[in-house]
Amino acid sequence: MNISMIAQLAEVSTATVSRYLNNGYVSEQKRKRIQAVIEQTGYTPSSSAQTLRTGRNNLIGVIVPKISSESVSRMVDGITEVVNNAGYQVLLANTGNNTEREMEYLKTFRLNNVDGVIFIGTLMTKKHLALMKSYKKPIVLMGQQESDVSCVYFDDYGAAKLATDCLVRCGCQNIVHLGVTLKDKAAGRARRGGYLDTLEANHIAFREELIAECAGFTTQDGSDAMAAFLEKQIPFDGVFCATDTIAFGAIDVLRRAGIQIPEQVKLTAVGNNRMSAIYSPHLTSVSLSHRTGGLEAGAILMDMIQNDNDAVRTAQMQCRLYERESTGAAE
Amino acid sequence: MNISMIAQLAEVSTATVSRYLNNGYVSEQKRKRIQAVIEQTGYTPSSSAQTLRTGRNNLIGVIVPKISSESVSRMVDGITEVVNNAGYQVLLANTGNNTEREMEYLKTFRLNNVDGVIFIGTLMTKKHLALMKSYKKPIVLMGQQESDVSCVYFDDYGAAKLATDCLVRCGCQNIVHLGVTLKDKAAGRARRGGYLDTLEANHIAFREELIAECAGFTTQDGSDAMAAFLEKQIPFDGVFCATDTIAFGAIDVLRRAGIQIPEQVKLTAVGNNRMSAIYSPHLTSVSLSHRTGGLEAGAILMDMIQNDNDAVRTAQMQCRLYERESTGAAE
DNA sequence: CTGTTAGCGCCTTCAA
DNA sequence: TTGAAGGCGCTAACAG
Repeated sequence: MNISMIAQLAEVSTATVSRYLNNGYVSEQKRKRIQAVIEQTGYTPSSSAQTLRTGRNNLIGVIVPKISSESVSRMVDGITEVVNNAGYQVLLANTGNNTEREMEYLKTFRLNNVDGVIFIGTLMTKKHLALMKSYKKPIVLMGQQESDVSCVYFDDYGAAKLATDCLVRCGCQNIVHLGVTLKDKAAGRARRGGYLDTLEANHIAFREELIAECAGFTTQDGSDAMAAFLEKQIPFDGVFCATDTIAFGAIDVLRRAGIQIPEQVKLTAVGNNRMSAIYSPHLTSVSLSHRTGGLEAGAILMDMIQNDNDAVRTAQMQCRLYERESTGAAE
Repeated sequence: MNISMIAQLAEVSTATVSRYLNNGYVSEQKRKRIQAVIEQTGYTPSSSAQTLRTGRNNLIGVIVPKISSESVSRMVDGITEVVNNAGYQVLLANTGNNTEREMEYLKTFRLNNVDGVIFIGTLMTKKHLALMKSYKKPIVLMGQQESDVSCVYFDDYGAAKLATDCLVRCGCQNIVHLGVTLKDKAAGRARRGGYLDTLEANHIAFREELIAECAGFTTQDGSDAMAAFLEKQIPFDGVFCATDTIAFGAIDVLRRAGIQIPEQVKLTAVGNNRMSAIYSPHLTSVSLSHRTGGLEAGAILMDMIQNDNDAVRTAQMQCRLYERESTGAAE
């Protein structure tokens, strides 16, 4: 079932059918005939032929480190919404946090199919940047901030400030930071920066020994880091965790150690996962607006594609503090 | 940069280049020449042209109700792993729990692009089934069990039995069931069936008033249902929740009502989310093996596609009970 | 407003 | 083992 069959049945030329399908520069009479035939036959134009002919695929590639992460899946949720509404489909590449695979997909997508790419980044290497900058198709980076590339990023620094400041306001003076690798500029470096600057702004001396680096982003990593810190027997009255997930692990360890939250130790984090509002204790956390970021990234990419707009654009999402039980807030 | 440029540069015909790219029925000498040219130019064949010509896309469609759900994103994680390893890409359709959109994507995918489809189902209507059975491309249904369609489903009934039985073993006699709509045959009907049959097997009389139906699958729905039940002032000593997410909502309400878990009320659920093992109390839950299900569905689909195997195949995933604090287990 | 026509890039017989 | 040639289904000039 192809366009010439339709043309034959409707007794018009293929060009007219094509016009019907696209511009719509067709007389009312023939329009009706074509419409009837298409409905009867259930014809759909072959997208591969369309692509071959026009060079457009109505396809965008989305590269993610791990689709089963809550923040990532929320971003993808936002992306799909915008992009589908614009008539585009999403090609999903799940790299499993493997940097080489990221590069691979970036290349696979490049000359190949897609009209544009959204890349949800974690650790950005020089190779990544070089590849992105030399990209021929529109590309939007999410979650990391880099120059010369359109990006939608989250206010990691501001979020960390809010979370740390909340602890300070609650009277904490010895605030532990459970962070992640500084190679991750967003979740690692920027959040640590917010922590440090807030201490300084409040005239609290920074103490190296209060910083613990988690091996990764899982609850287990949070538990391990918290447990290791407890062994050092350093007194503390507050914990600022780089992510909610890490916080859940840390809380579990504190609970088992018989340390009361928020009575003895107060705790904040960044992410505002679904669980935060119902975890016990309800977790004070800063929302980064992941889904909104996905909407924004999708919108920027659509603009780049549909309007041939190759200007570099950036958008920073707003963050918001939700104070809950873990800092003694009445909800 | 296309195949004829390569052919020209390598001083062979396009047919030879094509053979090089596919079968490989090429003399050593020319093979080397072609290889050199391709490496220099960084040429990649146009997948749309290939598709147009061969009818193959190396693309599979995955239709999901909500990508940001933990169980769904885990299944997708499994699917992408298998399918990518087989050289296929995943086209993701996120329907936002909208049945009409599901049908729409099913149709969009049908004649169009993809070589096969994996459909993660919730509420299956007759229309869905009719469409799936008349599908021309290989299709695998996940999460629901239907005849005449290949499906990978979870042992919802067995999981509910394990979870309910665990409560009975712990001495519960008045077990509340926080369930979901029976229209969902898996999470609704099958889990309720497991609950009922376990009561019967243990000679515990079924009481209608102990069943509460949640409006949906969110923690809020769990909270609401639990709160509504508490208002009825019916004594109870156990709660079996259809999902972990619902359980988290329920626990939150119980906690606020000053009801101790597991001392006064014991609680189990199905799903074994990441959070279950660290929620407070650690939640006794049954794992359904979502990610493994994704691997399995991907493998079945690949077999159907690559070997033209159109036999209907089904696979049931195994479930496993994890006993934790919420039923008083020592971990 | 409509039809004719020439490819988009590739694969695959067919003949050599 | 190779090359010539036709066509997959569609769109976009171009001419009417």
